[in-house]
Amino acid sequence: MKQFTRVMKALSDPNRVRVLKLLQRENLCVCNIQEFLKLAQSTVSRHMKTLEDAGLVEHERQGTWIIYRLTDNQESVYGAAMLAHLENWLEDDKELEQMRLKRDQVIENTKLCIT
Amino acid sequence: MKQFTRVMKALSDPNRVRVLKLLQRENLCVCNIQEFLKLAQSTVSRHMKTLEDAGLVEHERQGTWIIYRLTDNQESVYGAAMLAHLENWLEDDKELEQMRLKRDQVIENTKLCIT
DNA sequence: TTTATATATCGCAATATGGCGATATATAAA
DNA sequence: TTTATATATCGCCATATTGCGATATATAAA
Repeated sequence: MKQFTRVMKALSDPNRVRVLKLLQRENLCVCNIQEFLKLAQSTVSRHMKTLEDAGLVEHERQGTWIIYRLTDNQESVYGAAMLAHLENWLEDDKELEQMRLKRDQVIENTKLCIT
Repeated sequence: MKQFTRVMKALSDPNRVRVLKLLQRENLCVCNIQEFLKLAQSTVSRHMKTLEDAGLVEHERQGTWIIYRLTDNQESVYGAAMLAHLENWLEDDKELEQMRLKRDQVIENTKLCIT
């Protein structure tokens, strides 16, 4: 039960869902996520911890960067199912489209940590 | 997005999940749900509103009782998917088992509003 | 070692959430 | 109409959440 509600709670915040939708396309460092979402760094860091505690993302250090990615081999059936759904869900969301435009701008300026 | 996060938030509380798991077996009035969950009536009523706003349950009046049931024809793809998952998920949960025992007792005493 | 950059953590403020009891409302029965 | 029962809503309190800036920590470069 706790494991299930933890995943649901992680998915109940729009900014965290935006992070997951971003990570569908590419693995990202905190600073880029911060830039796309226009949130304070500390706020993003906390959201990432919530997502990681729910088993939805995992991280890896690359120098000074912490690269986050969607968890591949889920230990949680709930997380796995929800990530699978999110591949299709919200694909035509207007808000997310805006965020992707921002992402494309950053990529043009080659300010992406991981290319 | 809002529709999605509303469903996720509704599912992020253990008591609300318990209600949904109960409703899998039979439609129930508020007073019985209150009895199974051991919560104040006002608390149950608010949880039911949250679930209904998320499109997960719907209600029907039968005399003085309000009978709640899982929504059949979901207008929301998210709600439909989650209710489908919940048919299988948490089936072996210990906490839920306790709640079902309580339910069985009530049924023995024929205190169930809807039989 | 010092400096710079990236990230995590802490403390605070505003708001949301979930519990309750009291009360309002609606229906059915007397 | 009065009474009883079921449910919804309101107000309150304790706690959780989410935002931020400030600060601690970790790595890389100078």
